[in-house]
Amino acid sequence: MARVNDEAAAALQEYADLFAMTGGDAFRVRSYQKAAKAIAGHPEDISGGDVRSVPGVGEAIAKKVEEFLSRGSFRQLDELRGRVPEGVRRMTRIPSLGPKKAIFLFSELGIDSPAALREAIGAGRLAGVKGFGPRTEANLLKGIDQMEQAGRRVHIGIAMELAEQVIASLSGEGVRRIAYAGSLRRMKDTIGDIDILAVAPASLMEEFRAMPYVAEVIAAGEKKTSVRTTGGVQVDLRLVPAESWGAAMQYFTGSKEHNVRIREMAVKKGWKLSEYGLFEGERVIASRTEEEIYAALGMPWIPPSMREDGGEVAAALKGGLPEVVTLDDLKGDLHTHTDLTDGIASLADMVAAAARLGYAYYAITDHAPDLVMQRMTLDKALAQRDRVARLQTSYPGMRLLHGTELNIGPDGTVDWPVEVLEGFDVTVASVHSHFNQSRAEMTARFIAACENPQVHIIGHPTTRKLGKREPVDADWEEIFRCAARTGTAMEIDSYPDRSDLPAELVRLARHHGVKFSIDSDSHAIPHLAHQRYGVGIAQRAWLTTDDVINTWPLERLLAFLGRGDG
DNA sequence: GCCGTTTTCGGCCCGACTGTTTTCAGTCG
Repeated sequence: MARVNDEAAAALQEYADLFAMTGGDAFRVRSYQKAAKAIAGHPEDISGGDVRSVPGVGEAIAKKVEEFLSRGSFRQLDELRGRVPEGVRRMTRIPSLGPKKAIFLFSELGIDSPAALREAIGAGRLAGVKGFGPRTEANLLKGIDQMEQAGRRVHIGIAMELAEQVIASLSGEGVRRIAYAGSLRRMKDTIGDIDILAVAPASLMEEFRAMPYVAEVIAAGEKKTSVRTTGGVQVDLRLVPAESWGAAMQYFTGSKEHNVRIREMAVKKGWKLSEYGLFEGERVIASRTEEEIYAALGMPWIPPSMREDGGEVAAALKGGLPEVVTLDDLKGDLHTHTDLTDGIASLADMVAAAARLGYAYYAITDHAPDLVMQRMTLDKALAQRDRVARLQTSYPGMRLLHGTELNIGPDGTVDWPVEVLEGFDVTVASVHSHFNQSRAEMTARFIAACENPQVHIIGHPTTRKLGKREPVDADWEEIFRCAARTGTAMEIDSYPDRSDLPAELVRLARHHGVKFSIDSDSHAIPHLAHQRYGVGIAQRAWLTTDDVINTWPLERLLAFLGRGDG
């Protein structure tokens, strides 16, 4: 993955934030943000080529990026970091608190962190301050709580890329096995810390501690080393004996509840299960592979994503473990964007990248006009449809679907009249505004959208953004019953900071007979690869290919969409 | 700071909501 790109983009984004806070010109702020987004979404590694070739990067930003690549920062960034404390920047992550208010609180009242802000509110120091009434105070307190509750957990996209980076950095001579375990292997949507197991010489620990991504060594023992990375995430590296690899992977993958269930079974047979193996007294029954351990206990191997003590052990014992959907099962992606709206890659480039994934079909679903900032018009959509049709001739093996991502208005209606909507091959309808409606209003809104025969898929249904925005409040049971009745699919949005629907709601929806679409919601070429996270959610909810419309052959999909002419 | 079928300057995705205000600034998508 494009780690260097992400790091450079993060530095530019931070610079944009600092520049905005220190009163910098708003258009220049946008230039930095735009460049950051473009670099993060650029398919090629910027350290290999000329960063000026990235759209939105000109002379000045290229210089900054080049300096960043050579020494991990750039002069202007250092300077602004010196002027704005880190805690003040963190304050802007509090919902409803932007750069203006944060810098005001800092410069006028000396408030320099979310904790200091909470204290100031508690002490009544904001009373009577212009622009900060009682409601604002209450919202800020709520926002701080929300932020602290998210704690140091990160979403799976960050954790996975970090784990892969760590593993790549340690996979040298003498390392016989190395893999991540824990909640990351179980594909949870948020991760507290990363567990990595290795069969390797003891010297690996030393190498690990010396890695550039290590900010602090928390513990350094013979078998386990814990560090905090520069990104703030804790990573534990454990050395395990080669003959215990399977047992260690099983033990450290968890979940705790799943392992308790498994160990109980071992105890009932008079055995003992630990991270070193399954034992009868001193005799090893199984330890080298997870498969052997599960087999000894009378079960097939259980996919890590199902190990939550949610009935998987009983199902496995009965031989009734469902065959959950895998990444290879996906035949297409039904929610993606291009630079016609807020994507950064062209239609041709996105389609070419999709074709490389071997998809049988691929939908382009740019935003619709009610999201005004996207500047979509009917003319633009129809012109895009022509371009899609022309492009189709170059991809005989992959059916291009011209779709759109509609906006579900406060009353449940969507953009464009029926005759326009009928012209799309597929529609995804999503909530992008009015997140604070009452539960009853929100429920009615979704139900109206599901009952609209022109709506095929409800996009990122809860609209949550992990660590940033709470899910909307709605009666999901009611909505799922409706969606099952109307044949409206619920999306599993694979974009890792959304991970939406979450697995618990997918389970509930499945119980009511709802179908799903696992979509990347890509805004750039690298995002297409996020589908693995959506598949993880689907597995955690025990979905099979029958539940997921974009694992189906084209004909069956088109019939589901009511576009069944082939 | 970037960009150019308005081309080297003058534009730059726009509108709604919130909480405060008494006419609007800040934040968000």
